[in-house]
Amino acid sequence: MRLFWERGYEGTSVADLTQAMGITPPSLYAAFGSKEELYREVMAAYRAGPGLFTIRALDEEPDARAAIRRLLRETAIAFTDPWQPAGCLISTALITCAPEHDAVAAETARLRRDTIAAIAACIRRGIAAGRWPAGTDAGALARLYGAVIQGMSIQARDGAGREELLAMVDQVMSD
Amino acid sequence: MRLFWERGYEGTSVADLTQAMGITPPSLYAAFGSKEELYREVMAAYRAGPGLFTIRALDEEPDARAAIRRLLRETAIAFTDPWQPAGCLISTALITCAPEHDAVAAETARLRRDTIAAIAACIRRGIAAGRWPAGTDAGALARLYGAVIQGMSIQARDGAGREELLAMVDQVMSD
DNA sequence: AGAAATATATATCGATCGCTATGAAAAACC
DNA sequence: GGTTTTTCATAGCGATCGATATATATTTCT
Repeated sequence: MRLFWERGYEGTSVADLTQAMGITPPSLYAAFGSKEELYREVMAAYRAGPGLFTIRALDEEPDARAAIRRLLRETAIAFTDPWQPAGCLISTALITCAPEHDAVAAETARLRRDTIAAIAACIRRGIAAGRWPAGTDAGALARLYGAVIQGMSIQARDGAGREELLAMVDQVMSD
Repeated sequence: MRLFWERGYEGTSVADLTQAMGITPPSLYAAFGSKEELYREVMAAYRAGPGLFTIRALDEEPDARAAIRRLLRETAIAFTDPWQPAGCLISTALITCAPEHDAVAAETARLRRDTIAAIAACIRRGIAAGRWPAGTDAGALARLYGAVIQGMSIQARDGAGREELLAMVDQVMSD
């Protein structure tokens, strides 16, 4: 996971993976089938581990508006965690790639769309509770918050610090 | 340019490039030196061509707030232009890569930071003109608009349409 | 203990990677 | 017109890509 996170799918070779795991290629293929299948398992493990805070923020917070604020703030903190690679394994993965990786790229894109859909559902909940004005475009607002998360992933990788990302979140949550 | 734009740096091979150009590898290397140097020239050509609207929006518009609005709206339109690859050649390029490409990745990251710095300069101009409240955090606001651009590049590649991106822009420019 | 099953390493597969040495064809110059 | 220079394609460089066939240990079970 660390290697794919740090170097991306195309930037990580099977030799890198086997060396980091301390195993040989036949063991990797016996356990995971292929590099692509391993990557899919890594994405699932990321969602269940380092990326779990996303779903938790949206689901656990009773107030929808507080859920969005918590989501964005925890994202800023997670993406600049010095104990992890910068940014997000999924948000900024496989955006452009060779045609032979289109299938796994489509899967990654689907996970990004799912996250935006989950944000939209949270916002619709908030609209129903009067936390946003009736008539608010939940889909468009969800896309905006999704873009902030994706932008934070890029900027964290480009060297932005935690306080800078948190200040950005304050700007979009100021209203 | 089209190939790098569509498939990214690591996803485009020299064989892809020579075939698309209708030349042979020695000609490419005589003209550009290496794949990496060609990529740098492509980034410069992109900034002077398809990406020129960015600088123009920030420089030509007298009112700073109108400049930002124009920048984001034209970005949404450009990133969903059916005559071009979706998204931005630079915004979402080389965010993760193999260590041997760190140098060109750093150059790409620098261009992204430069764009955010240009947005910040525009906002500071707007603050001085009273278009934003005094005490506005220009850097943080510029990061936010930069994140919206980067997020639009990702979402455009993930299949988002022009109207969806424009609706997102309306959300962030609503205040 | 001995046999069957599992697991791991060695060595490599064909294909492709970025890149270039060599030689032939075309253009420019005297 | 003949010579020099430039241009470009054929062919292939060593290295690495993702993925395996074969063979050797190591368990597991009776």
